[in-house]
Amino acid sequence: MPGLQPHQLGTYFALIESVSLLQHAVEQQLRADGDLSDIQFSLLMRLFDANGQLTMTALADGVVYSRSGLTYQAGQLEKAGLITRSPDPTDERSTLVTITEAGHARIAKVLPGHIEVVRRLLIDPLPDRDVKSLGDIMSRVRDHMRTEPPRSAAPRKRRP
Amino acid sequence: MPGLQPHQLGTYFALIESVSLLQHAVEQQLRADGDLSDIQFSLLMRLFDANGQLTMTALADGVVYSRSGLTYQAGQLEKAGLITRSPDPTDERSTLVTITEAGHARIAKVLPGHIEVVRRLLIDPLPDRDVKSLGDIMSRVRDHMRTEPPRSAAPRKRRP
DNA sequence: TATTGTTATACTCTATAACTATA
DNA sequence: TATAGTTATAGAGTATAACAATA
Repeated sequence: MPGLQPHQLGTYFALIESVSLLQHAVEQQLRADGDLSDIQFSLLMRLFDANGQLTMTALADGVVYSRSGLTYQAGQLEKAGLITRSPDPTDERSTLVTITEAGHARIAKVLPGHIEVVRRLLIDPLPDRDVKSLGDIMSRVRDHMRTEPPRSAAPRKRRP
Repeated sequence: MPGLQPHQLGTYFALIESVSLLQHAVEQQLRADGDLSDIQFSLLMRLFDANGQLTMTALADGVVYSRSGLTYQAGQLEKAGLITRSPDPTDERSTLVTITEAGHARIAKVLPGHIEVVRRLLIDPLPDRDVKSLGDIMSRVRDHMRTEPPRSAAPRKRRP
C-alpha cells in the first residue's frame, strides 16, 4: 500500500478492526438484552441525556442519516412504546420526541450489560494510563473531523 | 452512566464517534471513486494481499458474517467482473475465489483516494508519536478481543 | 458426522425524490 | 424561499434454515 508508512497503516487497521469487533459485541448484547439496534440505543441515550425531549432534527444531529432514516427509526421506537412524538408548540413545523417510562426502563435494562461489554473488551485490558491516552488522542481526532470542511459536500454523481 | 468512570466513558464515546466518522468518509470515497462498499473493498484487499486467491471460508475469516452473506457479496463481485469462483482441486467442497485483472484495476483506482482520506482524517492531525501510541494501544485491544472466549457463543434465544 | 457453500426467504435498514405545512 | 418532517418506493445488505455435495 503506497503512500502510507507501515506503522501508519498498522494504526489504521488496528483501529478499524478492533472497533468493528467492539461494535459487533455491543450490537449482540443490545439485541439480546433489550431487542434494540445500536442506533435505536443511541437515540434513546440522546433523549435520556437531553432530559427526555428533543426535536427530530436535534435528535438526528451527529447520528449521520437521512431525514427519512430518522423518521423510520422514530417510527420503530414509537411502535415499541419507547418514545412518543408530539407537535412542538414553539415551532409548528417541528416534532418533539419524548422518551417514555418504558423507554427509560429499556435503557435501565440494557445499560448494565452494555457497560459490562465495553469494560471487558476495551477498558479492562488496558492500563488506565492507556485508557486516558486513547481518550485524549481520539478526542482530538474527533474534534478535527468535526471542524473539517466536509470536502465532498457535493460528491461526484454517477452518470444520470 | 453508572459503573464506568467519566474518563473511561469519554474514551469509549470518542473512539466510537471518531471511527464512525472515519468509516463514513471512507464509504463515501469508495462508492464515489470505485462503486464499492467498504466490505467489497475489504474482500478485494484480502484477495490482493493473499496473492490473488483464497477459499470462501478463508476469505470470510475475520470479516464477521454469515456464510450466506459472503455468498451474496461474492455474487456481487463476480457479477461486476472483479473476481471469479472456481472449484478447489484440493478439496472439492471448497470454492476458490480469484481476483481478476479488473479487480486489480479497481483496487488501483480506489486506493489513492482511500489513502488520502485516511491520511487527512486520521494520520495528519496527529503527531507521529500519537499515531504510534494509538497503533500500539489498539493492537493490544484487538489481540485481546481475538483471544477472548466469545462469551456469548450461545447467545440467549428469544422465546421461540 | 462435520464441513463447504448455495438457495430461498423474510426482514431491517438506507437513500432519493416528491410532498405537505409552517417560518 | 427555506426548513421540518413524512411518505412512497426501490435497493442493499443480513440472517436463518433447509439443502446438496464432499471429507
